[in-house]
Amino acid sequence: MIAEVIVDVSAYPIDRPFDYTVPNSMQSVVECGSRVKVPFGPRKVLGYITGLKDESDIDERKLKPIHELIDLEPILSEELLSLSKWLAKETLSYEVDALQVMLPAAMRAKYEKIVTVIHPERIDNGSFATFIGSRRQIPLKQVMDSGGGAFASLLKKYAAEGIVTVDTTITQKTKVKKVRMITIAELQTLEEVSKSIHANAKKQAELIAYMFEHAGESVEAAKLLNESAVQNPVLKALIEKGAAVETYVEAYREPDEIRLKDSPIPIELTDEQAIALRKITDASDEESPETFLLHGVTGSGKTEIYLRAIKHVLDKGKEAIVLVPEISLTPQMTVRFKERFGDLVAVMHSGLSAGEKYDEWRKIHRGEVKVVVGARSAIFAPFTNVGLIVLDEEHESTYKQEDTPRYHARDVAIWRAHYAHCPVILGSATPSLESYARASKGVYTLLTLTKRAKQQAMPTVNIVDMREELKEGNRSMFSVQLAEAIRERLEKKEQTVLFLNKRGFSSFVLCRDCGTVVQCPNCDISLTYHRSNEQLKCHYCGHEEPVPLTCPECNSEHIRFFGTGTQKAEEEIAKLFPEARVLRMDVDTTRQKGSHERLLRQFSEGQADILLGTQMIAKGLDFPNITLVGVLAADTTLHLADFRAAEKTFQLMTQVSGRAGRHDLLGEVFIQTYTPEHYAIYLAKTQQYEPFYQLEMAARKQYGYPPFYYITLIQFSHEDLLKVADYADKGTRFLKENLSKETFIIGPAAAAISRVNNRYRYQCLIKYKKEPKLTDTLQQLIKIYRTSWMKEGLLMTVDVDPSHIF
DNA sequence: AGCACGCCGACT
DNA sequence: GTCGGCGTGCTC
Repeated sequence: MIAEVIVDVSAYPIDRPFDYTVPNSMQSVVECGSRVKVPFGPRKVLGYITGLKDESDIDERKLKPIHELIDLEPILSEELLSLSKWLAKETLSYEVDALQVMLPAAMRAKYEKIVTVIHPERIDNGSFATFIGSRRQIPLKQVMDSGGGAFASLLKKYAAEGIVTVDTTITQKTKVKKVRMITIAELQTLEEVSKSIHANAKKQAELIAYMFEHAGESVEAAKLLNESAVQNPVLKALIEKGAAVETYVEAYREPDEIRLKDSPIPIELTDEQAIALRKITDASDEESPETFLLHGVTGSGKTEIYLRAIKHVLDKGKEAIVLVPEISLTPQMTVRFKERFGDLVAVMHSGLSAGEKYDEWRKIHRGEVKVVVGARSAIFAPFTNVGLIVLDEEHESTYKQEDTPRYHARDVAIWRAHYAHCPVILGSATPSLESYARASKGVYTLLTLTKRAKQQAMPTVNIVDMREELKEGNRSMFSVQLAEAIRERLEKKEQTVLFLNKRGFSSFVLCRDCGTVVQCPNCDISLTYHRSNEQLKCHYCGHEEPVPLTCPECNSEHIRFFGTGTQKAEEEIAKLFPEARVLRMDVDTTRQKGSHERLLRQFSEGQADILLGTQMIAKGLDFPNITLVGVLAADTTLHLADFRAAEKTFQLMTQVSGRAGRHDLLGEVFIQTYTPEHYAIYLAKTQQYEPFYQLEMAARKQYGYPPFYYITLIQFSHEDLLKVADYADKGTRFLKENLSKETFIIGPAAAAISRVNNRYRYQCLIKYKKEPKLTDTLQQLIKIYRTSWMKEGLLMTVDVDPSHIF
């Protein structure tokens, strides 16, 4: 028997299956989708079996046997194997990368070099012999790091003489957690052991006394040691004497339990909800792979529809996958799922450790859970009988992975739905233009919820023209109206959320004498001032430097900070409302694990009056006492050099506004802007999606962007400006020569931020309606890149359907 | 990618 | 003379 194996080597000529013979001992157990250890050239690597056959095209004598079978049960199903093939083709990535992205990081191979001492007696006395001592296996790294480098040459000599060997071991990154269990013997045995205990062994006597009380029971070792108050060696001694038996059993790491709180009992569905649910369950019953776009305003009860649709498929013995943008931000969401489905739910999010993720994955793989709620990668959940897939907040760009394989979870969801013959629900209050356009064309089925489920009124949205404020002489970042509204909430003990899409203190530092703006030495971008540690930071490469006292160009002392970030806003609030308690939430205050949850909990418990934050507070907040939302500068996202800028702004405004007055209290929203006439801003006032959609579609049509054209972005970067321009030009010319006349090829042009981390960046954009030669041409371009340009220090990336283009 | 093989300069 | 630099080529 011959196995086709994809090996764990990401390199151009290796990106295809290699044939191996299957040793007799493995014949009955090998299966597609299992991992194996195989010899590959002079070393051993991890591989994935993707096919089994009787004959190979390669000369049988050249074939090597599989060295070891790692999984007795396949870890990838037929479905996931064929999905990986499709994924690699669609995203133009290596097949191994497509396979590995489906598995928890813990299951990837860890290669470690180990020095094995074969003839310790032949090692000369000296520091090396002392270092080795009685050890026979030492990690190579340890040998190299010790002895001040002198061991390296010795090692080489001994290896040449065959006294030691250096081999690479392959282990999984994280192991299955094992818990040590102690099974205590029966009374009779204990009696006997008890007699043999020496009178001096007081601790052993104590332990045996404890054991008498628990004869025949199985206890966790940690618990036993704790309760009997003895040390491990004492236990060891008694085990030796036969008073107990120790075993290791597999266990799961339990992530911190989410505190369940009382939630309203599921209420009656509104008519709209009932109709939408009915259409979904019908599709499920007909096993139709229909994609639904569930368009519902904030608070219209989309989650309740998900829950009931999931219940429907669970009752039929099927499974459900629920994707949410970034789960740590929406503990309320997970709580609802746990309440409804209890232990049948696995949760996968970035807050879990590698081991915890691995455990959740195993629960799914073994069929112990039926629902998975998770971020993007949960779309690869190893279920075998998927009955429903939900993408909540469908428009979120986090569903697109930013590195290889650059897949979009929505596309994978639709692929799996076709494979499993089950429906997909894309839910959003502000659908992406692509999805809404597909729904309008009938590709997706549109389900609309126009009313809020609990009949709350929508918040009043006020647009504040900051140009007028400036004319009136108000140079602060708070308009008179917003300041007044904040003061009112402080008096009424209600909470305020302030949104500012810029972290740090000020966006740039400018010399008023010569006009110099302090730039990052590695990137083509101005540095941001962070007051907390008096540093200038680059938000692209992480460069930090102290704040200059004088202008670095002309030595003038007239340097000033311009623009406003969250840190400065925090200070201004303190000045304006000294009595207010403020919580700031941005990348800088939430870097620590769990700080997200902590800050949100503090706010929900009323420990602060104002929550000030960036992007990250736009989602998921749902606290009854928030009655005011202020957007300090709505324009920041609007002027990005990206065709989705208006869409992003509208979505953000709508989302942020939705934070106000979700419960009994009436909400009020203030959006401060310098461009109140822009449709993305003024339409956010009435929160009407349809008119926005129409205007934005007209703009997309005019400029030839999605959903009218598909786009693919090719980015080039190199340390040398001339070289990158040259390669970008070559690449673009290649595309022009090979793609059809109807396809537009824009560029090459310098990227919006033309240098990051000392690398110059160029890009080229392909726009097309129909381009049968696209995949082929891109494959060829990638081949040229990987076989020649890459060696010259060029980095090239191809992103089909990019989420942004700067 | 990683590793071996192979062919030329600076040291004991 | 050997040690070691990294160019070239292969991996079932």
